[in-house]
Amino acid sequence: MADSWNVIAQEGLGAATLRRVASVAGVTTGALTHYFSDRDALLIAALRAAHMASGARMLEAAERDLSAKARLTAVVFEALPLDYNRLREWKVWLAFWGAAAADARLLDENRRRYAEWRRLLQGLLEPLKKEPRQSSELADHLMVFIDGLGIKVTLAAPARFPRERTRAVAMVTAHIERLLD
Amino acid sequence: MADSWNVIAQEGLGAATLRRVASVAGVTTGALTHYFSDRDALLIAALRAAHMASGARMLEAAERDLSAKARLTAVVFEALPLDYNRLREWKVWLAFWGAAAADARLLDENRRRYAEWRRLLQGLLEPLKKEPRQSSELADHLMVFIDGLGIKVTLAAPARFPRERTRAVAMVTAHIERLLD
DNA sequence: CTTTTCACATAACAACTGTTATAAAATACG
DNA sequence: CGTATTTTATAACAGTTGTTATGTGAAAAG
Repeated sequence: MADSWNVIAQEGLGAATLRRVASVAGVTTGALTHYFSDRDALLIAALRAAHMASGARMLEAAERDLSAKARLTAVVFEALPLDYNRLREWKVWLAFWGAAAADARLLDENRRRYAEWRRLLQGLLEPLKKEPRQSSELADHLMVFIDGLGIKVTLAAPARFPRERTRAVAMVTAHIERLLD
Repeated sequence: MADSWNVIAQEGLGAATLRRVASVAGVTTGALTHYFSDRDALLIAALRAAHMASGARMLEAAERDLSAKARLTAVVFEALPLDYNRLREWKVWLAFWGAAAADARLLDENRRRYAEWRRLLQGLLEPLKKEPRQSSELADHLMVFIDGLGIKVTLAAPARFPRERTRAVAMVTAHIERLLD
C-alpha cells in the first residue's frame, strides 16, 4: 500500500498506473486486480491508508503527557511536512486535492477526513480557549493555517526545504500563541 | 485558452487530453498541435493564461482609489474563490499543485507565480505595518492564510459554497484586522 | 494423500493516448 | 486574379492504458 504512496508522491497521480504500482510493489497487475476491483478502488485505498497512518501519528501525539498547549503544538507539527515521511504524505494530499476538485467522490472522502481532523483539533483547543471565542472558530483558523503552511513547505524547491522547515516551525509556535491570546 | 481551464477545472488535469480540449474549443487536434509543440506546452500555457487573468484582476484592485487597508482587502478578495470564475481558477491551481509536487518544471512555474504574488502583497502591506514587524513576514502570514482559506472554500461541497463564501469573507476581514494590530 | 481454495502470473483485448505526416481550406499578398 | 502562406482538418502510427479471462502453483481443508 505504501508503494502506491511512493508512486503518487514521486511521480504524480497520473503515473500511478496499475503496471507502475505493481512494478514498484514487486508484483504483477494480477495481484492488484485480485485485491482491488478498480483502479479507482486502488487509489482510494491508498488515500485512506495514508489518512490512517497520519491519523494514528496525530492521535499518539494528542495523548502524550504534556500541557494542553504543548499537546496541541505537537499535533500540529505532526500534521505538517517537517520530515520526509510527512512531506511524502503532503504530496499525496496535494495530488488528491487536485483530483478532488473535479471528482465528487474524492470530495466526499476529503470532507470526511476534514471532519475527523477538525474534531481532534477542537478537542485540543477546548481547554485552551478564552471566552468568548468558540473553539470551533479557533479550529477553523488553525486548519486554514495548517493547510496554507503545509502547501508552502511542500511546494518549496527541494533545496529550500530546510529553511522552509525551520521557518514553518517558528510560524506555528507564534501562530498558536497569537491564537490563544 | 479558457477552454483548457474549463476542462481542467471541471474534469481534472488527466481529462485534459488534446482531443478533449480540442473538442471543447470546437476545433480538432490539428489546430492545437499547430500552436503548441507539446501537450505539456498546452497545459503550461493554460496555467500561465489563468495566472495572468487573475493577476490582472488583482492589479486592478490594487490600484483602486481606496484606503490602504481597503485596497489590501479588495486584493485578497480577488485572490479567493468567492464566485464562479475565481472558484474555477482555484480548481486549476489545485490541479497544478497536485501535479507540481512531482514535477520540477511546474514547481518552478509556481515559484515564479508566488514571487509576484508576494511582491504585490508586500507592497500593499508596507504602508500598513506597525513596527517592528516586517512586511515580508506579514506577507508570508497572509499568503499562508489565503492558500488555506482558498482550499477550504474550493473543496467544500457545492451545496455548502454560499455558506463557506460568507464565512470566508468574515474570516478575511477579521484576519486583516488582527494582522495589523 | 486428495481436493478445494486462494494468491498470484500471464496474456490478450479494445480503447485511448500523444505525436506526426499529409491534405485541404482559408487568408494575405502581389 | 493568382500565388504564397498560414491555419485547420484528416488520418495513421506506435505505445500505453484499464480490464478481463485463463493458467498455475502453493497453501488449507478434508
